[in-house]
Amino acid sequence: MPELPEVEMVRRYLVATSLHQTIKDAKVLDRRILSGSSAEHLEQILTGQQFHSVYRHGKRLFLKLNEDLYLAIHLGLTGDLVYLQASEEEPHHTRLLIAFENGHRLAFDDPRIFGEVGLTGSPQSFLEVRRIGPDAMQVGKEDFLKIMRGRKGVIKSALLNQSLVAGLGNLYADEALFHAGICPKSRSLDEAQLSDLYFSIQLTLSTAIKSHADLSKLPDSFLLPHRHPGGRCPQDGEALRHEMIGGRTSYYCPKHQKMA
DNA sequence: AGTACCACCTGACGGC
DNA sequence: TGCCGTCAGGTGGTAC
Repeated sequence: MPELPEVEMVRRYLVATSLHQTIKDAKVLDRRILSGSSAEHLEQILTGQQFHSVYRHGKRLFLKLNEDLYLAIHLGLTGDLVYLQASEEEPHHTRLLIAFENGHRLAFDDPRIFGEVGLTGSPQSFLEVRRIGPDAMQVGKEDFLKIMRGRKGVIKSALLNQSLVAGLGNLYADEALFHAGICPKSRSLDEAQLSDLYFSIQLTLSTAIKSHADLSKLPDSFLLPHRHPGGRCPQDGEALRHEMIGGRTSYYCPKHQKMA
C-alpha cells in the first residue's frame, strides 16, 4: 500500500479521526511490529495520553503525544490504520489496538508485519538516527540536484534510496521517470535531466495526492494505470517494457524514456 | 559508492 | 479442490 501519497492520506485520516481523544488502553497484539520498546512499556506510555498532531516525513508517521514523545509508525508494505466505531470489528491482522475513552478504537492492521511501531523523542532525531533524507515533496530543487549530482548508480535505485530522498517507492519512482522521459537504468544524469526529474517527482506526488492516492483515479496519461504486462505507453502507444532493475520490477516506455 | 543477495512475513493468483 | 511456485507499492544487513 504505502508510498508517500498513501501515507499522506493516512496522515489526513488520522487528523480527521484520531486526535484529542484520551487513550483508555493500548494492546500490542504482535510484538514483531515493535522497534526499540517493549510491549509493556508502549502500552503503559500510551495509556492516558492523547495524540495532539500527526507529522509525516517520507513514508514515516509521527503521532505527537507531548513535547518530547512521539509514536513513530511505518506502514511497511501492507500496513494501514483504521479508526473503528464502537460496534465495528477490528481488522483481521490488527497488530496494535488503541482504545479511546469515547469507545472508539484505532487499529494498526498489517498482514505481512513489515510495518514498525516505536517511540521517539522527536521526529528530527528519529530521522537522523535512521539516516533518512529530506522529504520528497519538501526538498528544494537545488538540494535535490546536490544530492543526485555525481552519482554513478542506476537512477531508479537512487530514487528508492530513502537516505537520499524520502517518500518514493517502486511505483511512483517508475511514474516520475516516465514523466521525465528517463530510462530507469540510466546512470549519471546531466543537470537538465535531474532538473526534469525533480519537477516530474513533484508532479507525480502532487497529482497522486490530488487523486487521493487512488491509482484508478490518476489521469490516463500517467504510467500507473497502464503498468501491467501487456500495457501500452499512454503517450505514444508503444508496448511498455518490464524488467528487474535494482532488484525491483520496473516498467518503462522504451520509446520515449531515453537512456542517459 | 554501488550492487547483488538474503531475510523478514503473509496472501493472492495462475498453472497444473 | 488442492498444492506449488511466484509475486507483491518496504527496509535492513552482509559480503564483494
